[in-house]
Amino acid sequence: MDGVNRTKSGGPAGANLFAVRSHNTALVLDLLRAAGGEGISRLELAERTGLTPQAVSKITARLREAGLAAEAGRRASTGGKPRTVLRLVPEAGHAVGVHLDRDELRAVLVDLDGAVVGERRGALDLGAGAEAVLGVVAGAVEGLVGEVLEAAGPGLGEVASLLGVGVALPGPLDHARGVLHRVTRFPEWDGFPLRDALAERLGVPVVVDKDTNAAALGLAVGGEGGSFAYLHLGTGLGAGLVIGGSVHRGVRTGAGEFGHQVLQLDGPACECGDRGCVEALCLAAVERGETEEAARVLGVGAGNLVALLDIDLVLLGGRTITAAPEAFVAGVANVLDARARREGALGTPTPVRLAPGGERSVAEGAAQLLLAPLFGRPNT
Amino acid sequence: MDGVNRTKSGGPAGANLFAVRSHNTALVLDLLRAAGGEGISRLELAERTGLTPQAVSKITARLREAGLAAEAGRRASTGGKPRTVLRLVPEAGHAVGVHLDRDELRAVLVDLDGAVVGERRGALDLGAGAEAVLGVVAGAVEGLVGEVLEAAGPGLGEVASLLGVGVALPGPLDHARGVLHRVTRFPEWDGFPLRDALAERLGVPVVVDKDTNAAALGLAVGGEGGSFAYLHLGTGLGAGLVIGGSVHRGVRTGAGEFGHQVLQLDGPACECGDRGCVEALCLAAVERGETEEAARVLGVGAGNLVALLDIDLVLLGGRTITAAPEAFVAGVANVLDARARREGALGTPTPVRLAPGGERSVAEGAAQLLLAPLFGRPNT
DNA sequence: TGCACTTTGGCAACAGCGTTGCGAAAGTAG
DNA sequence: CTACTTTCGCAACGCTGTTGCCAAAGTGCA
Repeated sequence: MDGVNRTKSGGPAGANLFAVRSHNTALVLDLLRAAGGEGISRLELAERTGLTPQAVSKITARLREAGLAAEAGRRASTGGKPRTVLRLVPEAGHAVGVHLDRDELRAVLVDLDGAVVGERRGALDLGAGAEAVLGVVAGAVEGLVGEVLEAAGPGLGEVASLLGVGVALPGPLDHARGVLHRVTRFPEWDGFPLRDALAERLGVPVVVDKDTNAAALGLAVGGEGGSFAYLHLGTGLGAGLVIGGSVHRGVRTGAGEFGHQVLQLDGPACECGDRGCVEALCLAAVERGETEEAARVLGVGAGNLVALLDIDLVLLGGRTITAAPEAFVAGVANVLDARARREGALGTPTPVRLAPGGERSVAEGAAQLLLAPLFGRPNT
Repeated sequence: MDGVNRTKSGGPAGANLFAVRSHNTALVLDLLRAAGGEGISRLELAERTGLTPQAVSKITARLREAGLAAEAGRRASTGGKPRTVLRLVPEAGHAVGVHLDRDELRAVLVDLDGAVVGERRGALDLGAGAEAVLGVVAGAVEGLVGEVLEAAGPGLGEVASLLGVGVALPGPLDHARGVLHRVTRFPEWDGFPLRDALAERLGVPVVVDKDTNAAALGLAVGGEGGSFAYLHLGTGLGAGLVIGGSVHRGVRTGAGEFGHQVLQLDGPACECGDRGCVEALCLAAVERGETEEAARVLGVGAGNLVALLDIDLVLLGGRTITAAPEAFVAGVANVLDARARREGALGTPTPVRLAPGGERSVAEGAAQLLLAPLFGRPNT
């Protein structure tokens, strides 16, 4: 029920037949994507969606006609006609994901399956100003798309299968309008309309989001459970929240400000101006070489979050984590287990795991900003 | 898109025409309810839903035939035929809301508009055991319904307009299964299937929920914004979270455990077994008579929550708050304002207000557990 | 008073969604 | 080879919101 019949006030929208078709098509596409290379049969799709087999047949027929799905062999018979297996056609759609960090740019080209089919890396100076950075980003994207999809020159709008470009970067920003607010330590970016500027330059849709949100989206699409928190501990500490399968951004895209959660009333000063923030406490412990204490502090912060939202899973990532993954996972799990024990009957401890995926995961998640809406996970 | 085509696995469900009708009908009903006594015209409904005027006409015709809506005068003409005003027929449906507290029972009978049309209060001893309490609750409900709706004897299933009974009580519980987990200080309730036991006894649907969630639902239906937190400070400290118009309960109905958020690492012991919980700090300050400090502590906890979820509004309630409302509102607002100032450009401070509604608000919210689904706000 | 115009809202025909009834296709089992 | 099972598409159908059209009910001006 999304993407149609938008009301003027942005309120809840009425549903019509077009909405039904969009909804069900996205549902089927998402199941096809989740099935991956193995594929999935029509009857299985019917069971998982609650639709009748005939409805699934009609929907998949449309998808095949559009080139988004194809038959891929058949399963073993169970005493009758064997089921025909359907799979997504990955090369029917592509998206670019760009990860802008303080000193580095990474761009990936992914197909509908989310598989990376091209990558570029380069140095970057966020302090060089908007125009310069814009040029570097546009160049990287055009180069990447031209190389892999054999697009001729500029004007990426010509490349039919290219859905758009997702850009992920640190710091607060307005996801809905695509405007940067305050890139850490670079005040000259304040208020820059990155989305519109880049979209005009490239001629394709652009979506921007916080790096932690992009990473969380990538994990959600990648199959992680319904509600989880991704905690990223690198040069700073942030979080991406996924509630019920979709990224929670809040009204002003400010959600996920995990690092400046106060954990020690009137504690040591943090660079944000407050005192006793979990980021300050945690990073100070890391600096002192006390990994165990850092993990414990992170665990207490995570415990507060888990108790408040009752989420299913905590995933840890970021450079500082990957430097001592076992210690952090164990330390955080300890705190959560203790909390669960105290709660008695309710006490199934929330599992803690290392976030899968390597250094490219933010860029891949950024690409999902364009792909995910196809599969019924709108960006709102 | 709710209430139909449930999949076996509980996964996302496909949409059919029945789902479309349910969705749109609920949307229209909700707008009629929100319009209150003033009513709303068909064309306004069409604008707000994004549906065509003709679709709204058909939907409202069905509602009028079912007795849920009626015409109520007309607006002034703007140069043509004047608009006919429609309104909800409040007496077409009723629900009972029961608030069980440690030592008191309060039951209200409300109509579709949420207006209280009957009330009962009585002493209660939660420690008297399940059977005894069940009898008191059942008696109160039957008495209340019999008195106001003139139902003859037991068997409330006969009362056509009675949608069911909502029960709100403190302590952790499983909302989905209607089972209590651990009512504070009364271990004998552990695992008691309150919902099913009461539903069988009364012969009408029963829904149970935490008291803070019921209060938050009441506020959400009562017109408070899209995403807010209701913080309740009484004998304990808890929260009800509303995200995007619906109550967030989490998978195990554990969300809203605000009180045992750790705010002071290795701080004073809390009765929960942890150290430095905001509840312990806040209540200790209250006990010392330091209202200002209690408000500041509460504000820091609220600040953590606001930053994490980027919500629109914080509402305060509960006996301790109402004892010094201005001090608490101002104290919490101070902390949130300071945080907003530090964030610079993003800095629109999250408003803090006293939760409207009096001592009956939990009971009224409990009744909304039955009414809200009619208006497209399913209980997850 | 009468006529033109605007606006509301119902009737009827329609397009398109998933559903149902049914039969062809494609296997297994004996 | 026959009987049976299972998959899956065609055709008819019911129901949704949509569109085209017109009656109803006002205002405004001559």
